[in-house]
Amino acid sequence: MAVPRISAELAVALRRQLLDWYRRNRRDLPWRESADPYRVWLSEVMLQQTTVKTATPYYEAFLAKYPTLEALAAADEDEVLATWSGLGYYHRARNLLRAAKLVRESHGGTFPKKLEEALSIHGVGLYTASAVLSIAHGVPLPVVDGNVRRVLSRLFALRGDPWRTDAAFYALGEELLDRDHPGDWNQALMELGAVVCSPRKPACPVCPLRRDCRALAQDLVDRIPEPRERRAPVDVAVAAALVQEKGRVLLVRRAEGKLLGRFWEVPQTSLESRGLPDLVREAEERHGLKLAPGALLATARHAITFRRIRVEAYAAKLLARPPRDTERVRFVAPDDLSSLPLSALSRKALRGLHEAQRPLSFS
DNA sequence: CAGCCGTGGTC
DNA sequence: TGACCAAGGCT
Repeated sequence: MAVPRISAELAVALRRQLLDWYRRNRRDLPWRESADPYRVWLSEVMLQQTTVKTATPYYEAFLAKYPTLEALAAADEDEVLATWSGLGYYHRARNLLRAAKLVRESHGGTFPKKLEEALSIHGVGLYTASAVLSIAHGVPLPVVDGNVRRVLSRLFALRGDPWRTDAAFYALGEELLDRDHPGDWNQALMELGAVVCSPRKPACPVCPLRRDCRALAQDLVDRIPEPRERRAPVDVAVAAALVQEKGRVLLVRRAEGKLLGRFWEVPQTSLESRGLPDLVREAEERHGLKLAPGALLATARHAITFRRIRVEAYAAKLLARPPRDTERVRFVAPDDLSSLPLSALSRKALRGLHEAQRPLSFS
């Protein structure tokens, strides 16, 4: 791979142009109000594979509940997961809690300032470590995320296999990094990718780097970066049972596992099921519930990684008392749903209880 | 290292 | 409307 040759003059010009642009156009995002390492860290974890728009209200709520690392370190995992519910990638929340405890015990309560130590923290990889260290501590480390890959690959018209690896981009990022303002530089690069050099229909006419952009000069902007291979989506049918008792609804707890481990959910078939035909048997096998499904109350669409799920929510009755294990089976009042780790799929299914009288379909 | 993890915004 | 995608990390 030929790392593009970047003259010192070009590097200086790029830094000045982008930083000037950033200082005039940066969005007022809540995690930019403070350089508190804990807040920066939280924001970086929340923003992993998550848009600013989606993450923002969760960041506010999480910070209100756990304003300091000490507060988080003392928290209960289910509570943390409940606060994270709906945001997805829940290993992030688990790792964050574990990491907070570790930092409190072994790092004096502050996110470590050495890259090697930062990388030893659960859920902190090269991107997150470099982002926190550069933004909160001014450590001169470049970051490479989806935005940076897109911006740099367009700026230097980078195509082909070598540029499928992050290592190549980190090497390039090292050359370009503004070592006097690494935090601003890194955020500027990402901000540009988010609001100007976007995946589709980038705003090249207003881009501060347009004069030096090779993809623009070669009319390659819409072909760079090359789209990456994706796993083919799989269609899945899930049937869910809505069982009510005195205004409360029956929930069950999922087993340990990578997917929504130990999350609460409406009794529902597995992602390997055929839907309704498997509902009674699976509810019995997985939860010891004797269900009698009734009317279809609602349908919903949901997606989990590569699975496209069609959810059918049925009113259901219990033919026998459920197991008396409140750690696995509970009736929950509507007001208490927000205090539990509950998947978005179940939240969608539960909407069927309130919207059943009207159109049966929503997404 | 390729596969996996969740979800909602976007056009 | 559904396909694409998002400030990745872990195994």
